[in-house]
Amino acid sequence: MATATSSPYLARNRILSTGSVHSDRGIRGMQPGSTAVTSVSGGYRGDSSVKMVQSDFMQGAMATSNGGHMLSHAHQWVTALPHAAAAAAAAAVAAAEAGSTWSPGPVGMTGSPQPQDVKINSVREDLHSGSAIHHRSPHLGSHQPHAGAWGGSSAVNIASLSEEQQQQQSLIYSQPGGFTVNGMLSSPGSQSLMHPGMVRRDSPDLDHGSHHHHHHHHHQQNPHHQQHHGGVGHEPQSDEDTPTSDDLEHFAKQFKQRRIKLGFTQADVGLALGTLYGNVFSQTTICRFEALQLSFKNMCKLKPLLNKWLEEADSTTGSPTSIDKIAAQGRKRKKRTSIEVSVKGALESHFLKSPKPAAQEITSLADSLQLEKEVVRVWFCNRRQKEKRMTPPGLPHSPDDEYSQVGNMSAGAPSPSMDCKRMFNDT
DNA sequence: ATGCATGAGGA
DNA sequence: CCTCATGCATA
Repeated sequence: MATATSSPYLARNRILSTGSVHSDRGIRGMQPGSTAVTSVSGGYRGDSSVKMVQSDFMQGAMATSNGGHMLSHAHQWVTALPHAAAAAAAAAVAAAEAGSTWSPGPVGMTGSPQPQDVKINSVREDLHSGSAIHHRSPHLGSHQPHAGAWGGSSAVNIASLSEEQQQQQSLIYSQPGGFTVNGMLSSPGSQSLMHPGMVRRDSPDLDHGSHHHHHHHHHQQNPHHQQHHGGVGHEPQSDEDTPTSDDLEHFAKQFKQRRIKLGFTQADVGLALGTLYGNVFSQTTICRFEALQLSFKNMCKLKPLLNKWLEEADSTTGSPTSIDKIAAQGRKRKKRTSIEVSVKGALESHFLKSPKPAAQEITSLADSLQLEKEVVRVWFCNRRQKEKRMTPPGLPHSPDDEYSQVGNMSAGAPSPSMDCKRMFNDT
């Protein structure tokens, strides 16, 4: 077989790239080697079933020296349901629209409710299920320098971090008007909600104030516009100006606690934000927000939204407002490639040497590691991104891990070993 | 909670 | 091609 590697990226991603697509290798579609496997997805939530699960059983043996690259024709794309979120999305959107909806800003939607890329009411059922939700408007702003990473407190930071920002999103979510329903609660299987009685907003105190959060090996970078008020030690800004990293950290903590107390999952919040303000977010994002694993700018953008939700949520002491669940993702997505640990190590090493390898460098690296070039490229992108997050790689999840490395790490190993401690569990 | 991925937007 | 915001799929 070895059918000419049906390179997935040719679809649209690579059409204008170097002409040397994957054809030069022929058998490059998926490497049977033990370097990486692309696990077959289990399918979707529960309503889809149109996935193309092929019998991927390679990588079992024939690690090397086999030559027999079998069934490499297996497309690594899971074709998901074409369209199904139509009604659901429409409902959610309709709600937002009815409530007040964010004003599209620049465009003068004088009757035609179809701003730039938002998909109000007229569901674009072709695809772009989730990505179409956010509406970013070009131009604008032009501040936010954000020089590099947030906390260079740890080791892995040897490169030149003098990037610049680009991209600016205008947070034009308008006020919720009179839409006071918090869309969430009582999801068929979600939390059985046990309203903790009432958590009045009169007691915003949770754990700070008495002892304040742990130390912080902090990272206070944001060199620009770190405008702080006249120095009077009173509570930080409401949500008008740019918060400091401390504010964000604090807020994130409180947010998480409140959320949990109220009995909501991260996913619930994400959905609620969509219903309330028109911006849906996934559990991932909420999680990352709470863990401060987003860029400073991104944190700032989300804070006001989450803050509003919080107010809404705890003021609604008992108002079962169920909503429809927006689900369904219809998108052909590449199956997640699992990179082997050893290979990850190799990638890490290279990253330390050159965080931004050139195209060719990537190519050769990919070749030696037996990975697709695209995979390697993306790996580096993600790696760089990770480097820029707020929470430094070795945040003290537990009070006893700062000196757990008794071995030798003179080799300069970054030891990104960070195990996650699940203090809470929501789902 | 995270790893790999998609895409918009900017050079 | 990169950065950045986000998220599906997973461990």
